[in-house]
Formats: sequence, C-alpha cells, structure tokens
Amino acid sequence: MLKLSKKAEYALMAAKYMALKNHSGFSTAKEISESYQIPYQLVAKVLQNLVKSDIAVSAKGVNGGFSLARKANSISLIDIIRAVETDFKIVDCMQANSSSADCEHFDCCKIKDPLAEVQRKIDKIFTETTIAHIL
Amino acid sequence: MLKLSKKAEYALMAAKYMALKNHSGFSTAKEISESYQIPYQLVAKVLQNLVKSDIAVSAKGVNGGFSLARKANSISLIDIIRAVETDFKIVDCMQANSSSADCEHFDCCKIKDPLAEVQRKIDKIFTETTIAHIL
DNA sequence: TTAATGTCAGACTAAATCAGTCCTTTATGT
DNA sequence: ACATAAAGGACTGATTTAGTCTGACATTAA
Repeated sequence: MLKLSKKAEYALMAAKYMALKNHSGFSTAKEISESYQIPYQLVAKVLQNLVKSDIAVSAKGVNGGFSLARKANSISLIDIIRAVETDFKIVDCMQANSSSADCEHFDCCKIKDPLAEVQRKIDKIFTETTIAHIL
Repeated sequence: MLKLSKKAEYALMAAKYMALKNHSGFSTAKEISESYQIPYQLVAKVLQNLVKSDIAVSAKGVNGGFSLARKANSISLIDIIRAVETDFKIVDCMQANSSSADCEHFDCCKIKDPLAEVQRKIDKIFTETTIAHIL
C-alpha cells in the first residue's frame, strides 16, 4: 500500500512541534501528545527513537523534555522515518541485509534493478525534504 | 514501511512476462506462476485485476490466457499498482474519499499540505516509469 | 456432446504487522 | 523526600497481507 506508519506520521508531527518552539526550551511528550491529540505512550516512544538517532536530545526530570538536536533545515524526512521505521524499501529483496541470493526469484524476476532506480528516486525526495519544509 | 505489497510485485512480474512474449499469443496464469515461482492462485487473481483495469485482456478455454492490452511503454507502474492495491497514499488523510474534516488532527497537525507535495512527486515517479523500463 | 483446459470470483484461514496500553525503572530539579 | 519526566520492555487487540479452497462458467478439440 506504500503507506507511512503512524509512528512515522507522529514522528514528523513531533519534530514539527519541536521545531516551532525551538528556542523556548524543552517540549514534553505529554505536551505534544495533548496538542496534537496523539496517544501519549506512542509519542513518547517515537521521541525516544528520535533521541537514539541523534535527531532530538532529551532531559529527564522536572523541566525536562525533548528538543531537536539540529536546525530544522538540516533534518530530512528520511532521517526521521529511518529513526522510527525498521525498513524503507519498496520491495523486500532490496533490503540492506539481503543479498541477491536471498531473493528466491532472483534468476527469473529481474525486476530488482529497475525498481532499485525507483527506490533511489523516492529516497531522494525524502532526503531533500526537511522539517523546515513542513513548518 | 512504505513497501509495495506482494500483489503489486507479482503484478509487475506478470506484466513483464507478458510484455516479453507479447507477440506470441496468450500467457496462462499457470505458465507465469511456474516460470516465476509465484503461487498460482495469487498470480491468477492479480491477472484478473489487470484485466478489470484494462491493462490486460483474457481469453477463456483451451489455448486461452492473458495478454497485455497495450504496448509496454504505454503502461505505467502506477497503472499496475492501482489495479491491484486499494490505495496508494503515504498518509491516510490524503485518501481520495476523505475530506479534510475527516482527519482528527486537521486543525493542529497541518502536516498534510507538505506531504501532499511529497506524494505528488512519488506519483510522478510511478507514472513516468513504464513496463518497458523493467524489461 | 463431452472431456479437458482455463478463466472468474468469493469466502476463508493463518501469519505477520501495527497501533496502542501497561507497568516498572531511572534520572533530575526543587 | 517528592514530584516530574524520560527509558524501555512486555503485552494485547485490531488490522492487513499472503495465500488457499472451492465452485462456478466459458471455450475448444476430439
């Protein structure tokens, strides 16, 4: 279906929220969850993913929260999506951890190479679009 | 995960198969299934979808089978994908049958418009790539 | 006219994935 | 000490996907 997961969607929204209040300290997961009507636990998890990927930084305790680690225009959509989704490939045999030999259709289908080109173009779109574009 | 379904993958493979033997009559579902090691019933269903969308034509009975309805270079990947998948949108609120009002985040998220631009670019890629490109 | 071939189509099942919740732990400022 | 907030693992229910089963119906060759 070629659809982004809710996690990716929420991650983009959270990133947008943080970008908008970038200079006024931390945003808490609760704050984002309430502002955008996203389930708290889910946005919290997504924010943790962003931290792990060095897209956001976090601070625990009172007055803690999350904040973007970089400027909005240096964070691409693909950074965000890769932080929360396990893979980002239109067909399985293009996964990083699968060699050509893994694909049971390898000899016959030969659909891989042309689709790799399509994949490359899609990646390009998500790489060139940054958080700044969605503000 | 932004992945194409198996149905879409099989549809592309089937279309490729038919394109390759375009001038030598019909290809049966069985023939394609065996050549490409795809479950027979599944490829049969996919071929039916292609017929419904006027991408392929079928003939019943002995010596029957399937054949592309048009030239390979006039069939785009998006034609094929739309024939077998129910939707082709990266986020739900961009579905054809959902108005802005349907999206519960409408007032706050405002992520829709920039993503619509991304969607448009993706559609363009799949529209411009034809079966002829994957031969 | 009948047997073989092949499409058409819907109902169904099993497995995988996704969205969301719950609960406990760890860290921090007051 | 206590309130606050992130970190993170385990779990559940719903949805989607892949694939199967079954039974029609249509066409053609013999």
